[in-house]
Amino acid sequence: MATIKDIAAYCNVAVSTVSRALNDHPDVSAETRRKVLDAVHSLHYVPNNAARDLVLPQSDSIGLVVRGAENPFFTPIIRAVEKACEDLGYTMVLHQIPAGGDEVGEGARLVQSKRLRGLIMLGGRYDYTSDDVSAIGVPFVCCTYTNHFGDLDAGSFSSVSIDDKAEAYRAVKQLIDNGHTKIAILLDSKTDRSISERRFCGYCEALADAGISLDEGLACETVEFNMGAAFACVERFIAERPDITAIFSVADTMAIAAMKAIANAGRTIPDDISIISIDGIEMSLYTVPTLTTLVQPKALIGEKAVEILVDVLDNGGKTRHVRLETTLRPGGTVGRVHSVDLA
Amino acid sequence: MATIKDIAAYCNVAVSTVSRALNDHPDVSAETRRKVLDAVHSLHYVPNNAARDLVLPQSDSIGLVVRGAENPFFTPIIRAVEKACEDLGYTMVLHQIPAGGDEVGEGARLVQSKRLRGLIMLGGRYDYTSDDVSAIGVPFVCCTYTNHFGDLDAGSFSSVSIDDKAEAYRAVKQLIDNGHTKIAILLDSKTDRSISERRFCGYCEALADAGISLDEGLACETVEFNMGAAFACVERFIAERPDITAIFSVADTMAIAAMKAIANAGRTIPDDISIISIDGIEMSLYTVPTLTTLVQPKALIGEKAVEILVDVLDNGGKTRHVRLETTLRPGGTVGRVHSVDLA
DNA sequence: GTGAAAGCGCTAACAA
DNA sequence: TTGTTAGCGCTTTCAC
Repeated sequence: MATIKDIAAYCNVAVSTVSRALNDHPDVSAETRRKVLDAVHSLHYVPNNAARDLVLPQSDSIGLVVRGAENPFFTPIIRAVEKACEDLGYTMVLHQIPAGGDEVGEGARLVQSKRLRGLIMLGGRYDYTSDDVSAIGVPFVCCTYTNHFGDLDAGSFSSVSIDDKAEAYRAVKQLIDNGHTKIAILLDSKTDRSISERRFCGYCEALADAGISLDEGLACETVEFNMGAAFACVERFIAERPDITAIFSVADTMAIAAMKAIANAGRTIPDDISIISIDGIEMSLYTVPTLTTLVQPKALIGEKAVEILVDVLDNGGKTRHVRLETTLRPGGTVGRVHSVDLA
Repeated sequence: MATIKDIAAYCNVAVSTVSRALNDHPDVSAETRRKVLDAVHSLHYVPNNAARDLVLPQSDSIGLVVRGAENPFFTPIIRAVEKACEDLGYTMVLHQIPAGGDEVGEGARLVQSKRLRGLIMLGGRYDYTSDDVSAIGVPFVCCTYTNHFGDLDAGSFSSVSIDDKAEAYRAVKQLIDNGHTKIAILLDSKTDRSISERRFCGYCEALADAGISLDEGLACETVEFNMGAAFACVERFIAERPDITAIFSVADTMAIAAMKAIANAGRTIPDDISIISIDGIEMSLYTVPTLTTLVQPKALIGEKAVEILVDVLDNGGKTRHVRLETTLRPGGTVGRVHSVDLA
């Protein structure tokens, strides 16, 4: 395995010259640089990261902990983060953990063992305490979530996400504007101190503003945040509550599972039941009918997270909390409510 | 940040003693070991991986290069690989590259820069030459594909995959058994020297065995292996070839896009057009109707890949080529052909 | 059972 | 512009 020593010998220069040539230092003659680069090529030299990390005061690695990586919503964000890291000269270290996992603990471990300079967490909890995050020890960004239910000082971390409550409000408003009043909400749990609770809040407010009184029985709680649970819940739910005319789902994956349950029950979308959700995953373009959803700017979310982190790291920039907006993508799953009985 | 030097000083022992204690060497007194472990705790010492990797002849890392990571088919395999690595005392280093990327080149680079002991490639090409892979330099496993179109010596690498041709045959046979004769195939390219070409082969053989003559115009080639391309192709295709009664898709993702195109065209599944594919991604359970597909044992594929690699690495085991079988999951997308004209 | 010392590959002073 | 050299933190001979 070739090292810079081999390159140096091959070119009859010193290792430091090779190092400089390789790291784009200005004080290297064009000819020397060319010689070195040639040697790199013909000797199949690849830098040893371990050695570089060892000597450098700090690594150039950023950790990305993904909680619940089976959610296809995260895939484009992960790719955007990897690309943004690369563009800014950083290396992304990815770690996937289960949906209910301890992203903070795992993140802290990762930071230490891999000497990470910063951490991005995707899909985490909304209720960190200062104690929780004290172990992390490097700047971090909460990606797709905030600390609404926690007690973190805003200056101690960054976040990039949509405004959960406002966007949920907007989604439900779409249904209301189409005449719906019996609107169910499909979520993990109304009181998960996290994404679902936050969006439930927007749901409630939209109903209240429209003068529709809240019916607690209209919350279809899946407990687990996955398609299987959503399917089973909705299947049961629509049998129990045949009066609903619309569903707001907090995620596309769950909405798609719901659509299946609705179809199985012999009901039609959107004629019998309308459905709207938030996310805009690729698959939601291919449901029949196309899912009406509030599309999150996934690539932008990933890019922003890296941008903020790198700014904090490289320029001592201030932590920031960025709220991005979704784009309503009209599909075919929301229709006007049918007047059931005009007697 | 504490180093073993700090620990050594704190305990009044040499760094070598600390190293031994930390690495469970036998020749350390129980008392010294305890002292060291205590110091580790109170000084919050965490080993520096870079330094360890640098000095050790080999790391305990296995690389996983995923080509086309946006395909949800890979997600469960990636998770299985990560888990299997962890269980066997290895660390997985993941690297995602675009669908058309150079997995061998990237893999080789990864091996060197991260000092990987072995490599698993997911979703690669089927036509490696010995020259291509010579740069890798460590044992590797082709995961979900083989070297059918290449010239690699079977003993020089391992592979875990399904039998593409046989499974494609089986899928098409399902359609034939239901009376279909005008069967289209949805694929990347008939001659991609890779997965599509291999499955196209099984398609042809199934038709031939059933006495159905091959109609080259029945191949719907998407060029790109993604949902958008599949949708556009099928949309065009079914307008041009209204005579087809069934489609065999080489992947679930493309099948789902096809279903959308068919629905848009006002045709019904399976009454007008039947569809079957290979993969069994989670989403295929939630299409309407449920996609009939040959489910690949995704977790097993990932586990096997790691198992073989670690056996080669740790026990000098022989390279192996494992062919796993799919499971037919009957859905609602395959029906008996309708007699169009019995005149 | 323990210590001293060499060296893994690399970068960054410091010299020239 | 280039070379010499010290060390980053760790493991591992080789002595004792």
